[in-house]
Parts: sequence; C-alpha cells; structure tokens
Amino acid sequence: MFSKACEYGIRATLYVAMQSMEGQRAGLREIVDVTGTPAAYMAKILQKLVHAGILDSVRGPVGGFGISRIKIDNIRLAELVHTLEGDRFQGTCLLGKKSCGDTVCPLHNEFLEMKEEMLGMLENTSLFELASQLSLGLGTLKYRDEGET
Amino acid sequence: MFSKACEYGIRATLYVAMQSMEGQRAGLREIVDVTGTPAAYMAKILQKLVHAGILDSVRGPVGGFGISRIKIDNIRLAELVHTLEGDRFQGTCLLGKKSCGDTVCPLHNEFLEMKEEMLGMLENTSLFELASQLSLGLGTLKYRDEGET
DNA sequence: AAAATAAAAGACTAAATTGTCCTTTAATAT
DNA sequence: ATATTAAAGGACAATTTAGTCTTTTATTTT
Repeated sequence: MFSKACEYGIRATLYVAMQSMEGQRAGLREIVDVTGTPAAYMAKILQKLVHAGILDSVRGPVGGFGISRIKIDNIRLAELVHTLEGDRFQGTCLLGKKSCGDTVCPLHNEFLEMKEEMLGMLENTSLFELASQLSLGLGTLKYRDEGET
Repeated sequence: MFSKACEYGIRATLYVAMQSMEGQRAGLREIVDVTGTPAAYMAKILQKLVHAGILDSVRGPVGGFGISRIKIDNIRLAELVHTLEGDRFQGTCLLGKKSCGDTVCPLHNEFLEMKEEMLGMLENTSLFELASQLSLGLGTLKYRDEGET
C-alpha cells in the first residue's frame, strides 16, 4: 500500500509526536526500538522529515527529534505521505496516471468514490488524532512480523 | 497505488476481454499499441496471466491472447491484483503488516472503512463490468503521459 | 578545553521492480 | 516440407527502493 519509507516515517513521526506532547525528545535509538525498524534507514527517513520542516532535531546529549504542538495539530497524514513518497498518491488515478483527470478512465468510475475517500482521509487525519489514540494505549507502532517474538 | 506490472496487466486483460467478447484474439503488438506499454515487459506479464489460467494463448499466425466468456464474467479485479502483485493487498493493514488483524493498529480505526471498501470493490468488480464500459467507448486504456502526444 | 553523545552527511551494498534482447517452440500458410 | 508468424523462455541491463557503514559536525557534560 505505502512504501516502507512511508510506513516507517509515519510510525516514527507518531512516536515523536507522542513524546513531544509529553515534553520529551525522542532519540534515534529509542525510535528504532519502539517502531522495530532498521536504524540506519530510519535515520535517513528522519533526516528527510527534518528537511521537510515536519520534525526538528538537536544533536548531542539530550538531543533527538521533536515536533511542535502547532505541527502536531496541523500536519495531516497527506503531508507525510507526500514528503516520503512523492506524488504517488496525489491526483493519480488508481489505475493509470496523471492524465486521468480529463480522460475518461474505465476504472475511474468504479474507484472514484474510494479514491476520494482515501485522499480525504489522508487530508483530514491530523497527527494529533493518531498520536492521542496511541497515548491512550489504543495502538502499537510495532508489528509482530517485523520484530522479535 | 498499484505496481506497473499490475496496472499494465489490468489494462491488457481488459483489452483482451473486449476483443474476446467480439470473437477476436488480441496479439501482443496490438495490446502494446492500445495500452501504450513496453512490449517485452508486457509479454512477461501476459505470460504470467496465462500461467495463472486467466488468459489463454495460441502461437503462430492468427494466434494471440484470449479469455473465455465464463472468466470474463467471473474473474474479479482482486484476482488480477493478486496474481500480479502477490498479497500486498490481501489482508494487510494499510500501514503495518499482517499482524494488524489481532494487534490494535492506531491507523486501523481510521482506515478500516476505506480498506474494506477498497477490497470490496476489488472483490466485486468483474472484468465484464469494466470491459463492457470500454466497449461502449466509455474509457481509454492508454494514458497520455505514457505514450506519444 | 576535552570527552562524550547524537544527529547530519555521503558513499556504498542488496534486493526488488521494471525493462530489454535473443533464442526456442508451436501453429499456420504457401 | 518450408517459410512465416507469434507466443514462450531465459538471460541480461537499468532503475528504484531498501538498507548499511563510516566520517563529520554540532551539542552538552565534566
């Protein structure tokens, strides 16, 4: 569905958001631990999110990644997806490509509703919503088939 | 959204279905022309579809690819997607992996409805529905940004 | 100031996906 | 029978995605 980079990035961002809401920075080690993802690869993804202005970071001891409350409230899943895998989900038809907007795509009719719902959900779901659920223990960021038993 | 192989395969299958409904076989050259896809790669994809028992093929002049009326009626998009890109869309959470079924995934709640709709649509849309629309001139299988102007 | 800590950065390897090319095999037409 | 046509098959090449390793740079302790 999404690329690994995107999945990992979403999970990491949600964890950072959770920690930031508690006034805590999250270090790479910690993030990798909680999300069960490859450290060096995650480092790259976090870098990308920092460059994109989504996360902020400080080096050295007591350093780590954080995200401002304003961004937790305002950044939507759509923005994460966009920065982590380009426009694969932006305005493309479920079957074809960009031109689907004005050409009549046979699958367009079938999938239009679904696509709208999908994009709508990505546009409307804020980090806050998801991070809150996680804080309440309503979810996990680690998946059994990727980590240890 | 889907892999190239999957997109190409769906388009090819729909064209073959259209032609088969007219009692015509479709050759590779023709398929590649209509769908605007790389010939050698498409050949591989068609092979896969033949192996999977979705399409049938005959060699030599007057040969080409075809699909029986029974299969046009009964094969759903879900089956194409499954044979062309494995279980990436089968029972996996939109964010995480297989384990999402019993673990509580934070995005699961948000996306469950959408996922269900998506899988449902793949399960319920038959080749016949789509090929019929195409036959009526209600769509195209070629996308501008991939072919010539 | 020096040692320790942690992110930034860049070069690299591995694997999967996408795509090409060339030979073989099966069917038809002359 | 032979030539022709078109799919089957296998071996590659290119690209993208995923992942690793090593060095540098910025911060903070001591």
